[in-house]
Amino acid sequence: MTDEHHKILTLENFFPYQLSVSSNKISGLFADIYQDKFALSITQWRIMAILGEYPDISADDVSHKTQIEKSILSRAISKLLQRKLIQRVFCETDKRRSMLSLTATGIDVYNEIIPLSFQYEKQLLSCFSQSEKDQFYSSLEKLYKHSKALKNEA
Amino acid sequence: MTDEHHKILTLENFFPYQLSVSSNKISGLFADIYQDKFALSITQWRIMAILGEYPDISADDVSHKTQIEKSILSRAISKLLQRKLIQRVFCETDKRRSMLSLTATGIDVYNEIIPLSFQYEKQLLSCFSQSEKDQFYSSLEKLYKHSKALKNEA
DNA sequence: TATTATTAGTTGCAACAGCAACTAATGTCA
DNA sequence: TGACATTAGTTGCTGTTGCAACTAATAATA
Repeated sequence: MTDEHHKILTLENFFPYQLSVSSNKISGLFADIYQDKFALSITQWRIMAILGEYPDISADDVSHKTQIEKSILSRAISKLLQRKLIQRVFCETDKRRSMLSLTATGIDVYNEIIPLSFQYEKQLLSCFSQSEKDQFYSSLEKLYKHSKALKNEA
Repeated sequence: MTDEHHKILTLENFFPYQLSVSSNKISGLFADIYQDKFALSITQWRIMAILGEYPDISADDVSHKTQIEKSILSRAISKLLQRKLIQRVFCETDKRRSMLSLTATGIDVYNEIIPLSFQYEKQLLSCFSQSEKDQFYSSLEKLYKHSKALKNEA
């Protein structure tokens, strides 16, 4: 038996822990902003962001693009429909499918949130130099792909 | 009004989104491992990791060290007590306070999880070179401190 | 010492997450 | 065409999260 087995794990230095704590802190920051200013959850905001980017896509497409589980998506969409921030038109050719898009009100809200989101993102990243930022983005992407591969093989 | 206000937000390139998706994917990876092999949630495992590192600290100290909210902590501790993986001794001098520590069984489990955790961490980070890893760690720490500061001033 | 404040930990509650089972529509293929 | 499979979306259910209110113990202060 090697010393390896008697090592103590210093939680603060454990990479998945660090990443998760940092990410949760940042998510909380943005969640508060969206909640306080627009009464939107992060999930709801993500749906709106996707619909701003790709109008007239289906719930299923949103699910694929955002990795949001379909039941969660379904309930979030209901709320956005209730608040008339998005609208739904069922497909004529395929009645299961529906096309989602932002309403006029939804677009107004969207246009208000976008610059605010960019502003907070910028503020968040202001602790990085340009090269540090580029490096972080590229590492994060690499890490994501790698972890996805690990998940698939497990 | 500048063009800035009409920009579309590309969700995939939005930093907090990227970070959260990657982090959640990785958390899920580790959650599955701890769940499948030891029937422990990440929260429960974190508590055990902290108690392995700092024996005989109170629930409140665990809360400070791990950023786990105290009600969540309380419930996770109950379960660990039930399974006799940790033990609790109430302080004589201050009867509110208690000292938590791993039981013999808890230590056995701990000793089994530690090398496994290191192994999976290593595997996860194997997509990085040493310098890339160092850079990522340092950027992540910087980002965490910065976001903590932003959270406090908000 | 009596009153009030603070602290450690628990519990109530409402919202959310996510799996699995379901409905309804469409596709496939013998 | 008919049986079976697949797909889009919803809902049931069970467990988790996290705020707020609570209990009990201790500290602080008048």
